Amino acid sequence: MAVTIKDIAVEMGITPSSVSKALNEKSDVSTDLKRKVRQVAQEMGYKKNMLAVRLVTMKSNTLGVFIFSRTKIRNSESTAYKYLNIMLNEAKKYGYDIVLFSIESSLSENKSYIDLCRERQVEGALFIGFENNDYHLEELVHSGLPVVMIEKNISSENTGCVMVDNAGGISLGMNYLFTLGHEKIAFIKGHFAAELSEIRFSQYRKMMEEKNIYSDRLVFEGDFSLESGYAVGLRISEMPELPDAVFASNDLMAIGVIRAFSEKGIKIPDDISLIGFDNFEIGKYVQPKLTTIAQNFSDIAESAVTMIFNMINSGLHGRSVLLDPELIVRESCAINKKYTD
Amino acid sequence: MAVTIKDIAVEMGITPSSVSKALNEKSDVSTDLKRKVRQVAQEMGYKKNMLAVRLVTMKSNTLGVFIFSRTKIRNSESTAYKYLNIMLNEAKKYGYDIVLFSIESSLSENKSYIDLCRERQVEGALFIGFENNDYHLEELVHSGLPVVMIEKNISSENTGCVMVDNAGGISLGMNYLFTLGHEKIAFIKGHFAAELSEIRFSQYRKMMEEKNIYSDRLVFEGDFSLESGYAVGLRISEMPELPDAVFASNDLMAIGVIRAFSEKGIKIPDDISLIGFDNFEIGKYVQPKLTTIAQNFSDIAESAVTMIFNMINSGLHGRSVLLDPELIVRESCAINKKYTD
DNA sequence: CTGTTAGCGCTTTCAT
DNA sequence: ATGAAAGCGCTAACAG
Repeated sequence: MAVTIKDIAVEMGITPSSVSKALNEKSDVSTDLKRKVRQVAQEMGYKKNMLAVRLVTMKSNTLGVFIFSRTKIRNSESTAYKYLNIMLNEAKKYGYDIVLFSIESSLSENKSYIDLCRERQVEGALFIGFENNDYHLEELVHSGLPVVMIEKNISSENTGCVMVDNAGGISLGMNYLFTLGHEKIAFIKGHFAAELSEIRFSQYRKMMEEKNIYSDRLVFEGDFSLESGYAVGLRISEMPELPDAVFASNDLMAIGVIRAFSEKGIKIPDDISLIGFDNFEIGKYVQPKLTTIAQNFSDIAESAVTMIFNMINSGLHGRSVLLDPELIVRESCAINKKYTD
Repeated sequence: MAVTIKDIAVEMGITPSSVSKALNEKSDVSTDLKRKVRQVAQEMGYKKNMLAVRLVTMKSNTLGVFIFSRTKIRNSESTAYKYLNIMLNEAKKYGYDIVLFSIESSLSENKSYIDLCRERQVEGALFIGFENNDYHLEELVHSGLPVVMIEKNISSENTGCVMVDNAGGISLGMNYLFTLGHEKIAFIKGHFAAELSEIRFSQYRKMMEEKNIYSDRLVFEGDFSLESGYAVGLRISEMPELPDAVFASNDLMAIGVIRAFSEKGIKIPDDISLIGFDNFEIGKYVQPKLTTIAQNFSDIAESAVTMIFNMINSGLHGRSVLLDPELIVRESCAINKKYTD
């Protein structure tokens, strides 16, 4: 049996409440008693039982974070950890614990996310990789529980969202490609279940349509994985006429394309330009170095945690914050040769 | 205020204890009452308060997982998530929650890991990326708390460990290299604070010494990062005479080497062979495809969770389990040309 | 300053 | 089959 404040109270011949007060540095207890209690507690190996504390104070000091590990959305596997790590450190600053929930499939879950939160008394929930068409969304929005999502735009009274300005990121890349003289720009979509796939694609489509150069035959389905990028790269390499450039929805797929083109003897950026999205570190090590759109994962996670604590403490309603992306020019894009002719 | 069993008891004109029993499907309560209670609970939006349950039952149903996010050990950032994800899903099968602790630096932490565990009443702790010289180790070993570590060989009454057979993995790679006729084999060490760095290096050294071909000038310091691999690659490229092969302690560093060699016009595997360790998916997409030693991250994490539940439930003492690595032959190694001459 | 009392929400003997 | 009572470990008024 673990030692309790009661144990140390009998040991010292005082009462549990005095021990509690002393240990909690309350002002209405003598410095001397505090010192003694601390010492005895130390000697007896006392450790506070947070379960009891949290029950009595009605405050769990806990955040729930949900990560969606469906293998389908491959990308999340790589990015979720970047977010998680920062969240953890931020939460620690506030003295909060993080309990992790992994969701394999929204359909197979009997427990709703809200139920999980309520049972654990979490004060707020962070979501990484929420899928389109997850029928639990409605429930979250009306739950009253502070919720902030990453990579899923949703704002209501109690829900907020933070992500990179995906449309802005695509604009950055597209304008750069246009400046280089590219017009036949292929696009590789991300996984259909991720909202940002649609956002990125829509912006691409809009910008192509504005120039009257949009064509369905330039868009390819991907799922954020290296493998899907590779598969698309192979298909592109077999097109009767190569596009001027390809915009991959993320770096991983772009790297798959590099592999495919390399096997087919297509030179990047001489024969075709390539741009990714995410700015994964690996992009600096592939050949050629990948030009990409950077999103700051740390900033996103940090903002998310800040937002949720604002909601918890100040009751602010959820907002939707978009962080600025940045164009990282490396070596995978070049001026369109047809243009210079 | 959330609805409690007391609320539903008054609502139904029965007592809290009956509600509790009904909700918990105890045998000494009528099927009819169970049905009714369930329905009322449902209607009133009752959610069990796990804090209270856990306090009264003296069972937290919680596992703690510690991840060490010191930026120094870059590799852990990439591998930790692979482990974490599996742990999460495994723990869920047992009905356990996972609370996450991130450790930035063992020195700056005032709270010991054990204190964190005791306070949260966790039933067992999983460690990912434990560093050498972490002075909390001793305390863990004598804590009596079930602990299992990944990537850190430690076994005592209450501590266990699971990792890939790192020495065996190095043997696999070295023998392969020897078979190919390589003798001047350079080695890039991993981060010094990771135990497996030492294990991998020792085995390399041992095998080189057995052939009397060990030389300090063939070993380079790395830290598991792409960047450090790149830096070492550059240094190797400037050696008066190129080694026959280089064995990088992990894939990330190997990829850094590929980049460096590519810049210096050194052809892999024609001019020099290269082998990594980990079998990251990216290895299939770099040029040339990376030959490597595979470790199964899922199996490791799964074994770790299984082990900790065995310790929790059956009081088994900690064991040290080593999983088999596998040689994955791709394209980065070739027969030594000097050998064929 | 220290002690007394009550109770957080739940489970669990033990009665009835 | 249901109820009464006690208590998990702790904090928080309120007294003294």
